[in-house]
Amino acid sequence: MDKKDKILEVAREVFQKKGKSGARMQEIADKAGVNKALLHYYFTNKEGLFKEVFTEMIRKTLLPLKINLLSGEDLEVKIKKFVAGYIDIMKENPNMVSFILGELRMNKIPIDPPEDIKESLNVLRVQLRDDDRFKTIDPFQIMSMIIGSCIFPFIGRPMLTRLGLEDEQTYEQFLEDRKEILPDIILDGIRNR
Amino acid sequence: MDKKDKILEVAREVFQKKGKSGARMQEIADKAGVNKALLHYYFTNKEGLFKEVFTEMIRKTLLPLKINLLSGEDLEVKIKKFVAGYIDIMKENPNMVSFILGELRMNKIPIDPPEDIKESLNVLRVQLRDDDRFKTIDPFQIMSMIIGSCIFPFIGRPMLTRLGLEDEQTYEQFLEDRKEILPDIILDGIRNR
DNA sequence: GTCTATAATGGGATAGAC
DNA sequence: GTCTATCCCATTATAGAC
Repeated sequence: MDKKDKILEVAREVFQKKGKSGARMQEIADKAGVNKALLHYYFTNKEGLFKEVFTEMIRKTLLPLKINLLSGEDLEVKIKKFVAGYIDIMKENPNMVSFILGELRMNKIPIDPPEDIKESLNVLRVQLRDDDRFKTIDPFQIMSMIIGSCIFPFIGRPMLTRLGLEDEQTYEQFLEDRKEILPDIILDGIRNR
Repeated sequence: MDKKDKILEVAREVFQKKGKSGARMQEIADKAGVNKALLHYYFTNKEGLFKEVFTEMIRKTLLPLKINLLSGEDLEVKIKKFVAGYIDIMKENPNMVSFILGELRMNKIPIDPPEDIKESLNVLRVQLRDDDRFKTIDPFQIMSMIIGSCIFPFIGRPMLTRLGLEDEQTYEQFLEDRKEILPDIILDGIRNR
């Protein structure tokens, strides 16, 4: 593999684990099997390396939000697909969300206003209003519920572990179950009766 | 105010905003209006100061989980109270949860096994099983849903802001609404029909 | 207890050879 | 492009006066 890519790969991992200020250029260099100076050659400085990694991650986290939510698909199908898809994405990178949200809290990082996500919230609003199988509810509330519930098993894993979801096996099963249970509860929760 | 307490108060704030490795002893000293050396006098080193702040926060965040959830109160009442109470706690310290979860991810911090929270999960399990108004569902799934949904407006605030919940007023209203909407959806979601 | 002054070092950055 | 060697500043930590 290209050394530049190797550096990026390792940087992703180290930044995620230690945070921007906790990460060490030396550690990244070592784990990538290159010299520290090479990081500066490619990315100028720590800030540059961080930005590269970070924006890439934002893309990875927000993209699925867009593609799924922009569709005009039936609400039930949409939510089911979204939950399953989002959980799968995070399984690949369990620390990503915690990392992103943490850095957004610590540094004022400007990210481009996600116009299409705004749009998808509108689609959702209309769907909730017009589909009389469901109650008319603020889409922000629903979104926060869905996303919050999807990410908690990852950002709160240390907690869950201590509370009993200890072995990998059980945890994995928990996530798979969640893909079904979560949409079921939420959909039943907003259904008119 | 006692200088030691003042240091702790400021440290809490700075650690929360910048994270453990991003925080600067100098900044804490300045904002507390004392000399840097005094921090070492009281807390030996940065690690010591951090630990003091951190464990205090864990106590603050987990305590309400205990008192609310340990009660054998009716499920509906319990969940309503919990949501309202938890949101209120976090309003006082909006960055606390993000901070705690972030540090737990970055450093392997040993926190004492929360036996009583485990116990409360068991109470919940029994309640769900025996109360035939509700479906029998894994309490981990429900807990993760409730907590995830409660904390998302805080840890994900940068996102929500960009998506439209911009001014303080709207955000505040969103939180107040949430105290009602969240329990309603969740309870309806797990109700037998 | 609280400060001033200073030591010690970690860690980001760069010059320059190859 | 990649490395060695070195610089230098920011930051933690301590010695010692008051």
